[in-house]
Amino acid sequence: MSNASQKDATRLSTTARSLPIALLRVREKVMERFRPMLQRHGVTEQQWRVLRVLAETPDIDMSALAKAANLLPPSLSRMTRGLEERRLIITARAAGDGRRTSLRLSESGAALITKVAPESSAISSEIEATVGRDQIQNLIDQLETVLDALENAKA
Amino acid sequence: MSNASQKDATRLSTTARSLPIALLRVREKVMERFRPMLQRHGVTEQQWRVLRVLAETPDIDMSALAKAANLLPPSLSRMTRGLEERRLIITARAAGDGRRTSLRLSESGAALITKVAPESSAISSEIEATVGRDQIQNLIDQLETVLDALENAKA
DNA sequence: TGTCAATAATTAACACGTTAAGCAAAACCT
DNA sequence: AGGTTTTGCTTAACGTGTTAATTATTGACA
Repeated sequence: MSNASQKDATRLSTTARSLPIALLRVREKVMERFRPMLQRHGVTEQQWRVLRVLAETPDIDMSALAKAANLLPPSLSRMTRGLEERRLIITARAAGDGRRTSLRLSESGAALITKVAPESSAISSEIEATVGRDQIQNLIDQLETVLDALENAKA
Repeated sequence: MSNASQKDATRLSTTARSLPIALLRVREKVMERFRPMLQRHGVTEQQWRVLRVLAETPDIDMSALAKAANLLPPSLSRMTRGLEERRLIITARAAGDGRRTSLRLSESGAALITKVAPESSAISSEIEATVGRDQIQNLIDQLETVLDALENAKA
């Protein structure tokens, strides 16, 4: 009965709507725990995703970065302008292809990662402790299964 | 091996990050299927959520509506201005409390619901057929479990 | 009853989400 | 090589997400 108080606002006919809403709510509750920390460090959730990808994959181009960080190219274009002005990243035309932009972390960008990453991990651990490690692994597994099913559906 | 091609972009250290990202990706894949239909009818995903809540709960106020539709009050404030200009909803000061705004569907708002709801259901059914009804129910159950765990954590 | 605190909603400011359109470099082709 | 198509990225326009500040009304209570 832990969720009895939610039921009033939650009851909306079809399962159609339930899955998107359920995903939205859980995501929000999870991100709620990360946001204050990211804000203290002056980065948004999306900027943090981009920086993390760059930490693991230097000299990636815009398209691949957008895909890896789950952002649309226009959002990434706007964002990288700001990140470069703040000297957190460095951009350059790609070697063999004049259309591509190659991105990497600056030293201060890398320093930011070093500062924030442990705090991020700590929050994740808290969440695992709260929800249960198995619950979460299980949920992630199912999410991946559903994702695969949706991606391989066109056939 | 259905997701082998994703692995490159997906491998980013901790599970910390995995849950938010997994939720984001699934939600995006799901919404991808609804968006073109909603766009044909001239409403955004969020507007559709609001209209649906109003269809089920007339004379609800802003705060309760925001909660039920999972929007923040400022987003809802902006949105209702537009929806009222388009004559899809009607707003009025609440009876006993001059601070509250009471909202309800107009007749054309209700007509829109009648037109769109079946198409929405059809898409949901397609998704169920693609992914498997049990998979989806199972996933929703787990999402609710995790949500409860996160909500009852403060104690 | 008049002041003060709490609540409901809005506005403001900035960043991202989404679609469509535009531009420059590359690949394709014959 | 010259013309076309494709690709990578950007810009534009509009709507939403998020936090902080503001306004109006209500509630508390000395």
